[in-house]
This record gives sequence, C-alpha cells and structure tokens, in this order.
Amino acid sequence: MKISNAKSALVAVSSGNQCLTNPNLIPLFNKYVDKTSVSSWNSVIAELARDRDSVEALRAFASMRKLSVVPNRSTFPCAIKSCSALFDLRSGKQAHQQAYVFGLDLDLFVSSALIDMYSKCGYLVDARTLFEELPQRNVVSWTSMFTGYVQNGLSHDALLLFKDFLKEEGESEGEVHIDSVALVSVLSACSRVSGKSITEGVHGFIVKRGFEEDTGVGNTLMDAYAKCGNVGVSRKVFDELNEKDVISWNSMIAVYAQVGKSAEALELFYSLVRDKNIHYNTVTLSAVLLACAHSGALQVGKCLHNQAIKMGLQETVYIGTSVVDMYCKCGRIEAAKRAFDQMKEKNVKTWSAMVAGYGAHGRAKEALDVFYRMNSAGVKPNYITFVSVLAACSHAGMLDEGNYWFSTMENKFGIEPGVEHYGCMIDLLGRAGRLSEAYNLIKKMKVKPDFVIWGSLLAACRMHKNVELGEISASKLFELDPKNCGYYVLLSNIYADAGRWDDVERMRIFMKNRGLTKPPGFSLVEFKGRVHVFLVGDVEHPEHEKIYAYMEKLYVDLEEAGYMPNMTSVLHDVNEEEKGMSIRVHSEKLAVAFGLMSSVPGATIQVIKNLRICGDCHSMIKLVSKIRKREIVVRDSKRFHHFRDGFCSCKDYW
DNA sequence: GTAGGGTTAG
Repeated sequence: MKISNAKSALVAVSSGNQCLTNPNLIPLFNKYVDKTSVSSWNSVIAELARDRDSVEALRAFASMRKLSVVPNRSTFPCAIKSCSALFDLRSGKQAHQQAYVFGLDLDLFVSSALIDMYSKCGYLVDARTLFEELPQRNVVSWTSMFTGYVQNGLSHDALLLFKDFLKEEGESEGEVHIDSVALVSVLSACSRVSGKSITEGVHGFIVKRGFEEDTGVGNTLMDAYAKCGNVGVSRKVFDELNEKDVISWNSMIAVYAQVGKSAEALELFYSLVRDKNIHYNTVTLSAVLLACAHSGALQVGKCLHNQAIKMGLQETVYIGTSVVDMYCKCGRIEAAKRAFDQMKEKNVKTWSAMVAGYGAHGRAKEALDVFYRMNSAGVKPNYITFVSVLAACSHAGMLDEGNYWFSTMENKFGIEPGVEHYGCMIDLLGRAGRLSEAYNLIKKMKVKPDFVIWGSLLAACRMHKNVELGEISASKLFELDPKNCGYYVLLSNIYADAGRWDDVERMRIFMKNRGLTKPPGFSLVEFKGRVHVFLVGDVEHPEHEKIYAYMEKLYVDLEEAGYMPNMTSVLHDVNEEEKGMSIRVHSEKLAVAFGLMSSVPGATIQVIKNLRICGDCHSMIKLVSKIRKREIVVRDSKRFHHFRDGFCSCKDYW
C-alpha cells in the first residue's frame, strides 16, 4: 500500500464518517486501504501525524472507530499525538477513555503520549496522576513529565522530579537509564531557572555519564549557561562540540543576539556562511536580524532581508516579524510598514511589533490605528500588545487614551495589568504633573513596584519640583538598586532646585562614601556594514583623534549659532570645568561627529544609545541637524528621536 | 510506532 495514495483516498473520503455513507467513495477507499485491517489504519494515521496533518489523522481515527476496527497499542500514540498538536483536550480525553477500555492506558508508549497530551493542554495534574499510576516507567515516561513541567513554566518542579528520577534510576538495576533526550529536557529546565550552580551540577553529571559530546546536549547546555550569565562558557561548549549542526550555530548566534553581543552574533553568522557544510535556515536569519535590530545595523539588516526574499522566506511569519522589528528598531518605520503590509500571515507578535514601532517613534495615532486594525482582523491582543499600546500613549503624552486603554485592557480583555503597564501610567501621570495621582496608583498596585515605576515618579518629581514625593521614591530606589548613582543625582538635583544646599552636600558625601556606579553609556553607529562603538570620552576608537579634532570645529560653529551647554543633568560632585568636559564628550556626541565626518553629505546619520539621551545632547543635536543640514536619528533606551532642521520628532517630550 | 533541543513583539 502506498501511503501517499492512502492519504489522498482518505482525504477524499474524509469529513468524518462520510466514508461509510458516500457509495461513490467506498471503492476508492477500498482500493488503497483494507478498511477492516488495523495495521492499514495505523499506517494511515501515523503517516498523517508525521505530516502534521493532525486534523486528518484524528478523522481517520474516528472513521476507523466508526467501522468498529479494534485499535491496538500502535494506534493510540499517533492519534494522541495529533490531539496534543491541536491542543484538543476533548479528543485527547476520549482517546484516553478508549485506551482504558482496551486496557492500553498504562502501556508505556500510550501513557507517554498521554502525559505529553495532558501537559501540552495545560492539564499537568492529570499528567502527573497518570504518571504516578504507571506500574512501570521508562526514561520516556520521565522525559514526558520533565518537559510537561518545563512547558508549563514549572521548571523548578522539573528539576525536583529529576532528583526522583536519579533515585529510581539507581534502584532500577538498568531498567531505567538516562539518555540524551532526557538530559536536554533537564537542561532546558536549568536554562529557565537561570541557576548557575544547578547548571554546573547537571553539566558535571553529563560529563560523568559521557554525554558531553552529544550535539543535542551541547546545544542546550550553551543556552543554559547563557541564561545564567555565562556566555563565555557557552562559547567554550560551542567550540568544543565535535559535530556542530545548524542548531548549534543557531543557539550560539541567538545567545549572542539575546545578550546584546551583536557584533559577535554577526561574526559567527559570517563564519557559518563561509562553512559550506551547513545550510542556515529561518531560525538563523531571525537571530541575526535580532542582532541587527539591537545594534542598529541597518545595512546588514537590509542584506538579510534581501537574502530572505531570495530564499523565499520573507513571507513566513517568523522571518516577516523579525524583518518588521528590525526596520522599526533601525529607525526605518516606513520600510517596516511596507514589509508589514506585504505579509500574508500575521500573528499577535507581528501586530504588536508594528504597534511598538510606531509608539517608539512617537507616532501614537498610527500605533493606535494598527491596534484597531489588529482587532478588526480578529487577532486577540495580549499582555505585551497592551504594553506597546500604553507605551505609545506615554511617548506621546496621551493621558486620556492611556487611561482608557489601561482600564479597558482589564475590563474588556481580561488582562490584569502588570508592572510594565503601571510603568507607562505612572510615567504619563507624572509628566502631566499629577504626582499624587501617580503615587496613589502605585499604592494600589497588585504587583510589587519595581525600579522603573519609582524611577518614573522620581524623574517626574524632578520635573515638577516635588521634594516630598521625590524623597519617598528615592528611598525606595536606594533599596531596590543601591549601587546606581543615577537616583542619588536626581534627588540631589531636586534638593538643588529647592535651594536645600545642606541636603545636596549630604547626598554628595553619601555618594562618595559608597563606591557608586552608573551603567556605562555607549553609542553605536553603523558605517560600511560595521558597527562602531563609542564610550563617553572614548579613546579606544582607531579614529578618535580625528573625531575630537572634528568636534572642536563643530563646537565653534555651534557656539556661533547660539549653543549653550546645559549641565542640569550632570553630577554635582565635579567642578564646573570638568562638567563641561565630560558633557562635551558624551558617547552620542562622539557618534554623531563620527557619522558626520565619515558619511557622504546629505546622508541620514543613525545612532543607537543604550541609556536615555541627556538634555544637552538633545539640544546640541537639534542644532547640528540645522547647521549641518542633516537628518539625524537617535534611538535611546526608550524611543526614537528624529532630528531635522533644528527640531526633534519628540517635540521635546521624552 | 511512542519522548527532547534553536527563532519573532515591550
């Protein structure tokens, strides 16, 4: 019997039980499938399940039962797997019931599939109950249970279960034995709990049992080490893998892309391209596009987009979404829109990426338009979609719209606001000067306010000169993030504005005594397909001398045009002259200068900054855009600033 | 004929 023919026959006669009632189809069906033979049905169901045609597989299973063909232990696993693939708990339960009737529910093969089915449908308790009922278990039963916990966000329980497994393995005298698949599952639990010692422990076990050369185990190990902050070890595991498959490369590239090591991600991708033995795929491209998005590598991103088109992949929803996100984060919102419009299939992530993109560019109206269209298209917004919607309102200062969607998301969409949603609202209220409302909202929060929340309130207190609430926010921030000096500076500024010089002095001594740090600011500029990094006062860049010389000339022109340094956001513990020096060499200024001197006249300059842009850089770049007649785009940690002819797209609201 | 690993939105 040819399976593919069987499949077309089956498809022809399917739609449930019509195969029995439609006389024209019965001869066709009979030609390929002996409808009384269980093994014929098993082959058909297995083939359909393998083709991921789960709906047809379940129809075949139903038809078979209609014909009263008795299923055997080979029938159920594939049928149940199809239920899992469709998250069809009802059919899964029916299959469980039938397996029970035929005395097969405790069969190792059937029960493993059932455990997997219950887990995938979110019914972990049923999965565990069945697992406990099993008279004997093998490593597959255990693995199904491990992954069940991991996929339901209970990785800690998966690790606890692993301890039970080791006990049973020790007592079973060879009946139960760990394999690489089980180890992959355990490692994925490690990577989700981000525990360094547990990952190292499992790694030791892997070496002891001789699995360290297994490619699958190595691939997951890389991810687990990266998730607990040890990217160097991930790279070591990668380098030491004897047989790297495409997933090994993808994992390492994704690790780099996710931790923001974009240059390393790109470099590794280039060596993968040079390695003719391995063909990269959609996953690779997605990861590299993410690296471009992070580092603003637009030229490289464009090449990858073209490459995806050549490979016929631009319409897949993964790649499409990555491309949209890349253009948004590289400041090319119109290109993002074009890519977005061309996509035939869009999911909630695609829509949310577009909403977020418009929001970050301060184009709240368009963000909301996309959001409305998403609803009309019948795609349900989720938690993150509403973060994007509220962030769009916050970037544009649209308090009423923000308020509306903040209450609607819970009342109409049943999504409980999380710390990110509150963050947008505190920001909106705070900047509108409604400080006590903002403070009351914080007090009403069901989730614990984080440093973003208190940071927004503190910044608003500075803006609106409120000492009392500023002190409250600052004291919370000193607890949450005691080493970050940014908050001490802000509070000190609030005191200075109020003329409370004793308190300013107190803060200065406070900071001095505590070895406080500020995350180092850096800016990125892409030039000829390479991303250049600038730190504040950079002397590492090979052309730094030329850049400083260029800046001297630039400052002369700027001062002629009326530029006055604005020091309000500078530390109080340096003298006036030092202040002037450090502000002149902020990383975004160096990056803009490098962009100006190294690009052709008229070209847009694009800078990515890891922190928020400071007030002085903002006014300086506005002026630069005017006197040098250039469009300059700066993406800071919060949003985009498009500078043109002396103005910024944020309208100085940021 | 059963179980496992990599990717996209704030």
